[in-house]
Amino acid sequence: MSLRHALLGLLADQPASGYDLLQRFAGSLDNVWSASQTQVYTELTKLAGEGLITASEEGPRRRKEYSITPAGDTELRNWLSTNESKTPARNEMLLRVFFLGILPPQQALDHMAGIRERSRAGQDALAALEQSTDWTDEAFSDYGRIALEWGKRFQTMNEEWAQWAEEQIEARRPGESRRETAG
Amino acid sequence: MSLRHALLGLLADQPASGYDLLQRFAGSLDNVWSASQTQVYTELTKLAGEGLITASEEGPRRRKEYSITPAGDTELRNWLSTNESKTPARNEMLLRVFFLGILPPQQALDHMAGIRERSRAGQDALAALEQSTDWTDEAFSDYGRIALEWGKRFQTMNEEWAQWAEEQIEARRPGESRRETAG
DNA sequence: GTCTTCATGTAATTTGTTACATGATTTC
DNA sequence: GAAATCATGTAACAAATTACATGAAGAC
Repeated sequence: MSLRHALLGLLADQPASGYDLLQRFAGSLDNVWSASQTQVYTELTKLAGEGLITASEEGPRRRKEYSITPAGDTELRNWLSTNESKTPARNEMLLRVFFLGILPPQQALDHMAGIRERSRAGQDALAALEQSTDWTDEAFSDYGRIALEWGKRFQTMNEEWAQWAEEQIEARRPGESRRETAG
Repeated sequence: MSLRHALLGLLADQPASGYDLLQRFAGSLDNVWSASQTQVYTELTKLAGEGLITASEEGPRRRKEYSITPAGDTELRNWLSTNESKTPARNEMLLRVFFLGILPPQQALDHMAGIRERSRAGQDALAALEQSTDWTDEAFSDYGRIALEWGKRFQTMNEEWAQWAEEQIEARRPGESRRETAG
């Protein structure tokens, strides 16, 4: 049920159409909370039905602009003040690692190497995002930076952990020649 | 669709009943992939229907024991060999942080402090889990440790990041007296 | 006048949550 | 014999994904 809060949060900054909001979800927000086109439009309809946002008359291309209502603002602040919630843990990457013992050590090593490389690529992607973002006039600038910093630290942590895991697997493996040193 | 792979992974180690598997999900696996009772039983029925696992006759308390089939094993290995998937990012903690600019700085600071404290508590919980786990005879021992290490690093990263964020918010805040030094 | 972008929806299906229901066996 | 644990399910609902559908306005 956080999609609605993401929408309320964006609308708290300024009124926007479903299409506008989708750009945000397709852009930087995608790293934090992703949502599909269908989801955004249906949730906006629901929110309007509950009086948390209001829709303007249809404009040019049937465009409707939504604004947050006082009720919506209350709901948003209430959510923001909430203690962190019971989001169930579901980490597919970790789940795979958990079962990696099923594969032979070399395949497990390859798997971890893949994770390490993707973490590296993730760092590059975030660095590029940082570069391309206009931090000057954005309303979410300060906290956007803080969220971005989380992503960078997360990816760094992942890369280092994968590296460490590879060393662990190597160390535990029967002492034959390793792939990169093998003839 | 990873629940099925979690179940196949557990059954690859040894046959088990739905009830048995639920203990795993309620225990350490809950940090990696959580699942409810209803979900486990319905997914087992589906998996059996698709021939990826087989059920034994009903035992003592209507107990059924499931075993993985060759088809299920193939499916599991296939999933393990897959490049990391397109799991959409949905991080409610980060989403809240992203919108924290809506609240006055002091409330934002309190929020970050809460995250920091919960990360600390998370580290303690994982340390306790590590202590209470029997690492000697478990089939998933090596990779369970690696997964646990991820959790520890993740929580540490979170704590440090929250600390850093608090400093950022402090620094940007109008230079009045701070709460802890005030009055 | 065609292509792209803007703009919004519906329908079917899958996945996950919450609530409810039931009964057998063991332990004390 | 009462309580705890073992053991499995159904039904209703909410959230998310995938596929499909349509049409207006602007760019070239």
